[in-house]
Amino acid sequence: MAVLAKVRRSKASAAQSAAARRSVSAEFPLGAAHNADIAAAFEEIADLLEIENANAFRVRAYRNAARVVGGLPNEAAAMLARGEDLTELPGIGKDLAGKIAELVKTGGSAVLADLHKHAPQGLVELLRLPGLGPKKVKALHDKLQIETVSQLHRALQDGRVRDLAGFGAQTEKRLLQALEAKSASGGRMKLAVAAQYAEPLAEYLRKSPGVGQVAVAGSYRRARDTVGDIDIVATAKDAATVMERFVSYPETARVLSRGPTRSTIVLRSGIQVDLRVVAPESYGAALVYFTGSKAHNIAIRRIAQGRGLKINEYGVFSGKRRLSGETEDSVYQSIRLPTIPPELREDRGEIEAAKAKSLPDLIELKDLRGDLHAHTTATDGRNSLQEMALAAKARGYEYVAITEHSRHLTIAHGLDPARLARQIGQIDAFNRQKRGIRILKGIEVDILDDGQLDLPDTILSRLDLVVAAVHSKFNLSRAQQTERVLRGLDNPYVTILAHPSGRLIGRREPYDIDMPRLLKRCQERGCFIELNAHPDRLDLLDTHCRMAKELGVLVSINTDAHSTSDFDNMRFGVGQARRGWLGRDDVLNTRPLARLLELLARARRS
DNA sequence: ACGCCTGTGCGTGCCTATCTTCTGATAGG
Repeated sequence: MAVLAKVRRSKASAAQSAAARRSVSAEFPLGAAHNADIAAAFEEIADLLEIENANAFRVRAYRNAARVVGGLPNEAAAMLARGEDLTELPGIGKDLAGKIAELVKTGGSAVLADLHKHAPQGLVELLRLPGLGPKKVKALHDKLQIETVSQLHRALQDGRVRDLAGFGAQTEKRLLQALEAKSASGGRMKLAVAAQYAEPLAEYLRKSPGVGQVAVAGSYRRARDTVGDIDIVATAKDAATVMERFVSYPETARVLSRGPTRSTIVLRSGIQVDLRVVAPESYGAALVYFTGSKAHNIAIRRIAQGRGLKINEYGVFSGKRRLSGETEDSVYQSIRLPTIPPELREDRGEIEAAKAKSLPDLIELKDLRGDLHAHTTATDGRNSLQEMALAAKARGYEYVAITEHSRHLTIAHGLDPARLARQIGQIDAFNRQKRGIRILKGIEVDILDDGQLDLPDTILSRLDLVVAAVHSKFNLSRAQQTERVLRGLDNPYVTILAHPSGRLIGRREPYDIDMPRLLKRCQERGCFIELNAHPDRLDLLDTHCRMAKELGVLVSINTDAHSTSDFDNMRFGVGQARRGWLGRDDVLNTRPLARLLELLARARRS
């Protein structure tokens, strides 16, 4: 909790009087850099410094700062505007705070511009190639004047690279392969896509003779919204058999490396998979190690150091003596910490919370009692009202809200007041049959360009809940977009703000909007915010979940189901909610029906 | 570059496997 605690403290002291003097609006200066922009700039500076062989600690300071700023629950720009002191953040001193201010003010950085004079931007892209680190990139640049990926490609084909000191025929071959693979795949995949590849592969390995445990670890296990590569941990008395089976997986395109305990393959789809095989007594330690995150691993290893112990992927050691390692619990126990759930292992305060015995009791799939966002064949869904309701019941739910699109979304055949009135009648009729599930009457109403809702209050007033959403004009300026949605929230019938950033992972960037301000308005207004569980969206971000929790704004985890099978996406939403530190009480749709109806009614009244 | 402690300096995130090439670079969490 270190980061948040510090932010809160500074808010309470210095910033409070500043905020009182300032008008509440314009929290985020127009054109300012977002946290992600700042983090990217710091990463680039670190990369270039590393190529220039700068002081390693300086490089680390930039990387650290990138991680801290990237994980902030508030925009650094807004914090500055409120007069907060950024040097209170861990790892941010006078210098880096100045550079953040510079990035916020000018959108650029003098240090970065200066570095580009000697080391052009293309070098950073070279660094991303597997097999190329700072030393080799520098050699390519110094000796062959290579600055871009295409120049490297040409040099490789001309055979100029293999003669450099430190390079050889093997390196040449691997780099050429890496360049091909780069155009083929590249980037991170959505969590749900990773699941499609990881689970069958894990199942395949479980059939290996003599294999014990098999688990998918890495960012997949931490439930990140996207996954870079797939990491698998297995136990076996005889690792060689499992390794052999792994590299001969039918979907294997290439074997990148193969050792007695670790191998890496690339699948035909371009996805990289690492397998680590250890003895059964090391399973827990290997799982901790391979689950990460790296920052979390370093943090717990430091704690061990402080106690004169050593943690590696084989166990926790005192000298040569192994104290633990068979289970994850035993590893954490050895350093006197409760087991930290994988979704929290990002070194974003979970270690401090564990020490203070204040880890959150995270929400689980079974805690959910309903889904508050679903569609039927009346608009763009694929199943009928009754099919959707019964499918929800089959998931053990007490209630499901049917929330069709409104008329403005013509492509989805959105409802006008007359058609919505007809559906209200159908739902009432269904509910009278007492089928063991309650359908809530709702709508996913468009927030129009000017902030008005797409349907009149006369019909909205007849519903149990109103989910409001943006489906058009994604490119408004930050100020306009924020204003538009705030105006939408002013309508007294709105109960939930749906997929609040509008992003589609890998396809559409989030629209530019002041999320902290939206959350604050939800708090004042007594309404709720959605965490859309669709694997293409996963929208609310984990950092914003955490902020909602701090503000006491309940989050509704909804699948936005367009078919009965879509209800299964709930697990992805729960994963993201857990990454956002949410417990059962922080989530709206864990409430039993009667309590939920009270909350919905209160949100409308206020 | 941070951060602590001091007094303008100094120490400073963990630990291991694999490959390629020759002692270390890169990658992995």
